[in-house]
Amino acid sequence: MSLERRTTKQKEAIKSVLATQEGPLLPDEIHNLALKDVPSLGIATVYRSLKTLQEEGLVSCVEIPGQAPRYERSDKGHHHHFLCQKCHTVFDLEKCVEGIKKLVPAGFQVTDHEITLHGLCKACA
Amino acid sequence: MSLERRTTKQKEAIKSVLATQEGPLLPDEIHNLALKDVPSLGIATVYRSLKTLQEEGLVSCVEIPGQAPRYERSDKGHHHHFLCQKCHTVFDLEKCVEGIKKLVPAGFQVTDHEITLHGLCKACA
DNA sequence: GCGATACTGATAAGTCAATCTCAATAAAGA
DNA sequence: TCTTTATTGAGATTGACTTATCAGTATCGC
Repeated sequence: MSLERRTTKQKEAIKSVLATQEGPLLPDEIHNLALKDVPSLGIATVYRSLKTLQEEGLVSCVEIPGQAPRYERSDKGHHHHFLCQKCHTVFDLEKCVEGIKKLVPAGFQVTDHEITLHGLCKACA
Repeated sequence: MSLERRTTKQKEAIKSVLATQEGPLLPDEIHNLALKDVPSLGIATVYRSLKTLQEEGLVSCVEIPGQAPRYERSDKGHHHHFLCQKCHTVFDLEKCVEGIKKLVPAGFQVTDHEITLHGLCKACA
């Protein structure tokens, strides 16, 4: 139970990584990148920080089917993702498509949707 | 290493469940439904059978973001899925949307895509 | 600077889906 | 029917990801 919330170089390093990167990252990737700022950073702190950052609404969880959860900053607005089958990097896609809600049968209520594309990124193609 | 392949009531029960059900099912759901036919059926056999049925091309794996893999028969053609947030049932959607490939930046190659809708199904709405 | 306490790091422990082990069972050809 | 061996069921085990533990550290108000 945190009654207050302190600023630490660990948490700042993690926020900095998420602010810099394009697409969503795995906890392990965040860990590796943040180690450049804080060499002593432990993986447990990454998980802890991601959890509090989510609670604060600064970070969102991105689930790619069949993959472990990734995390990205939550100020990017509605968008979808592309998973490169070769380098396994996840890219943000800017647009969305029309007519999503027309896919469901009558009587169904749609509150959200996710689109994941698979293929080869520019570098791997 | 199976050199031959035998017909068993367990495997038939599992195929029967998948033939009857609408949407994709969790291994545990398949297990529970198939228990009506074969009361002694073990969960390990469900996993084993699903694996061989996949190898035979009769069954496909469906990954809903953040959820364990589900399985459905693979003769249903291209379609997407709807997850009810209340009863956690997954429904098949018949149609697809246009313009999926236009979402990616230049140079990216799209080979596949998945769309998952979330909301309330007819019964829960 | 001081003190209270939130935070950290290392690692143990937990979670959960999926697989492995192995003795017992049951297909299917002879 | 007999024999071979693929298959099964129960439980133990794995493997990945995530959380809990706890003593040491560092933040921040006073």
